[in-house]
Amino acid sequence: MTKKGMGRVLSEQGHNSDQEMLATMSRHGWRITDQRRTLAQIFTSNEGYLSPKDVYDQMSLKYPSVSFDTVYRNLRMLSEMNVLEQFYFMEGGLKFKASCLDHHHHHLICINCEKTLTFEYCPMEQQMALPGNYKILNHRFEIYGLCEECQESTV
Amino acid sequence: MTKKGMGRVLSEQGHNSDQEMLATMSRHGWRITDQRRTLAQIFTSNEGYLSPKDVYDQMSLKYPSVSFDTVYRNLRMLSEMNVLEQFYFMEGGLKFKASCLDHHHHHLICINCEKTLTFEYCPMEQQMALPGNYKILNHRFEIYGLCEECQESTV
DNA sequence: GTCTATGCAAACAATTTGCACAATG
DNA sequence: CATTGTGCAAATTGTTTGCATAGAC
Repeated sequence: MTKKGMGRVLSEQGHNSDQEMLATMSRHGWRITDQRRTLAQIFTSNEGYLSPKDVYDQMSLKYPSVSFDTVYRNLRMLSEMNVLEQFYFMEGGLKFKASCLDHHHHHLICINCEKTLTFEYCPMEQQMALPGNYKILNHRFEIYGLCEECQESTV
Repeated sequence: MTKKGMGRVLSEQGHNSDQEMLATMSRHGWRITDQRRTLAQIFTSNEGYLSPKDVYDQMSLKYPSVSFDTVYRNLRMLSEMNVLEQFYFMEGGLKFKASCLDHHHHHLICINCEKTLTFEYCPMEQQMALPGNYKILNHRFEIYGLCEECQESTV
């Protein structure tokens, strides 16, 4: 029933596989088109964040006549059903990556190639004195750095 | 000379006062115009984030013929010299607030009115096991919630 | 066959740029 | 008075919408 099926194994970091993505689309009543199949592959085979333009470029390789609005439409749709997560880079604008649905965690992001690793530590588990009487709803914790490859190549 | 005279005191949370903002502009070689004076006041008298439109609206009150591009130019300029800090809200787009230059801290942000409180706890002080061999450069930790007033008014 | 997805063109929003005039230092 | 700031209009970029046709179920 659920996407977990019987003996299903999550890909290494708990990302959706492209099959899972397609299943999710289907479950939400969206049709599985060739473009969407390709879109799913693009995101499952990519560890980092992709801009709409990046996605468009990759799509164009297989579908030379693909249009920007289709890319935008699908990116928005996939974000709405939590298959993708959005992130706004101050320098690079809005980007997308496959979201990790199975557990709470935070990200270590390479500011050069944008490859993203997850880690389990969450600061909200600490007892910390917060000012004011806010009703806490959400939080965001990200660490930025240079991954091993980018450290070497940036010398 | 400065508005606080000799025994100058930083405003409660270490924000720049508008005088300090103007001094910074001056120090960077920018001229002090009436609009910029007003702009400084707008940001020092506001705890939350302001969109370019918000700023434009407030500026229009005093300078009915102010133009959007001047607002943008000045916002960009002030961000570049670290007088303002930018923040991209997923829902509301790019916004600005007076930056706190004197010490490291993080923010508790009301998602309704965007009033922002600072707190001292920093998760990077913890020993945490991070994956990969990233060279850590930066981090971001924000907590979102509803401030007391907004909890009441949102019932 | 019905209904959704796509591509095209056009609309729209946010931000930036070029230029002549106004204002600051 | 020399130079920077401003307002106006237009350009640019990123994203969304309307509509006819192609494609999925």
